[in-house]
Amino acid sequence: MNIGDVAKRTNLRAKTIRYYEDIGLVKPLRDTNDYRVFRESDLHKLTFLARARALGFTIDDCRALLTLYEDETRASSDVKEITNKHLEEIEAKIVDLQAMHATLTHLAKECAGDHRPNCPILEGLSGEEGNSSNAPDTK
Amino acid sequence: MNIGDVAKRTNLRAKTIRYYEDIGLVKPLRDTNDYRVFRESDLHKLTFLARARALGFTIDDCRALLTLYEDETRASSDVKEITNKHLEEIEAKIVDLQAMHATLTHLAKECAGDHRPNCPILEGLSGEEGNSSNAPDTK
DNA sequence: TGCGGGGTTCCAGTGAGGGTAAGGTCAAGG
DNA sequence: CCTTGACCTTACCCTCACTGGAACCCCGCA
Repeated sequence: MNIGDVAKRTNLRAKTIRYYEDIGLVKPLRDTNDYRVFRESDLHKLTFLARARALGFTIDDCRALLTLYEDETRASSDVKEITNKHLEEIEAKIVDLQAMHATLTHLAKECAGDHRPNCPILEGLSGEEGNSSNAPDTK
Repeated sequence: MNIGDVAKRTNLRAKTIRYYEDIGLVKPLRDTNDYRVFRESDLHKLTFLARARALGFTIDDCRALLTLYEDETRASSDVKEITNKHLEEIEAKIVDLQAMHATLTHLAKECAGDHRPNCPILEGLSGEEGNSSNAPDTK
């Protein structure tokens, strides 16, 4: 199978597949005209990679998972460890994003969003506390 | 003020501050010995940038926000628009991450995580449906 | 023979900096 | 006067996971 067909079947782009070959994740054969020739096993690997990437695993994780996938004597604990570490990172990211979201929502709620220049969002970003309308004068 | 002091005060690294100068976000003066000299106004800008970046705004957004910050005749609606767009992106990311989290949690829950090779996580990644223990035989 | 639609390699760029090298500058201490 | 150590400077490549483009080759079909 040529790279275009593989791309369609795996929902990866040809460019991405070439990149995966570059970094050693797949090793397709070559035809006499230098075209890459993908076997069923290559297709399986690429499908695996596409799913793992879609679940947010890094390429390094994918490489490790692929190795485990091909190792009949693997311990499932190794797979689970990678997965749990990844889950923790996902959780940390969600927490970060939720904190940003809360702060920004709060600031945006205070902002009139009209033609006037007064803007609590900018005040918040510049480090001012409270808002200018009801904070005690600093005089 | 020299770059080291600014770094301490803004919690940005010197390297980051130099980068911000490179891309035109701040324009510190230069001393006779070529050292950067930061004014109070530069410090304000960098503080603003640090906060905006911490809230996840892209550098491009930061540039726009900084321009609005310095424009006394700005409309707060412009600030709010940028903020709301950013909020939407944050929400989308959270949704994505939560979906990954749900899938991975489900797979990890099924995985024994012991010395045995059987692994529902790898099966899920390879595209197999259900699990091998209670799915109907494919024979 | 020409054309369209594959394929190939190689080079550069993305975002937002990080790492490191090689060197200039400055204040304090011996 | 000289050295030491902390600070500053520029300049270059590295990150991650690709993406885009240029320039070229190959294959089937009218």
